Amino acid sequence: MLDKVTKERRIQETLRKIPHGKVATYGQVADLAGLPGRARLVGKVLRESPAILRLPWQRVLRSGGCIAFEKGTPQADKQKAILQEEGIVVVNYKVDMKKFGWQPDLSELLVMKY
DNA sequence: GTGGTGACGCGGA
DNA sequence: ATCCGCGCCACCA
Repeated sequence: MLDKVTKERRIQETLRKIPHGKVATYGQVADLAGLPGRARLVGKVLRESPAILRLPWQRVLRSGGCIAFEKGTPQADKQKAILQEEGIVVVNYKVDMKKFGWQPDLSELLVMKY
């Protein structure tokens, strides 16, 4: 079984690969990190990782493309603002995953050989 | 050990 | 749309 630190590392590594101008979902990150069904863990890691790591937390959305934070909260508005600065269209705290959803290609995934 | 709580996800009513 | 239950699992009371 993977230890806590390894799971955390895999998730952080996956997060780093989300390209500018694209977004991913918690579940997608978990899957790519080799941790299917562990979307909640992604949120936990994102919440606890030190800012110094510069993880693209703003590019992670719930399935369906909506911002995880409650509408109107400073965190949700901040995330919306950053995403828009990155060229992503955010309508009512939601993003069109068909247009902005990250779809990693084989080469990107192969580099992640754990 | 039991139960509640999450930056979650999905299906059903 | 909204509410609920369940799966998931680390943490804490």
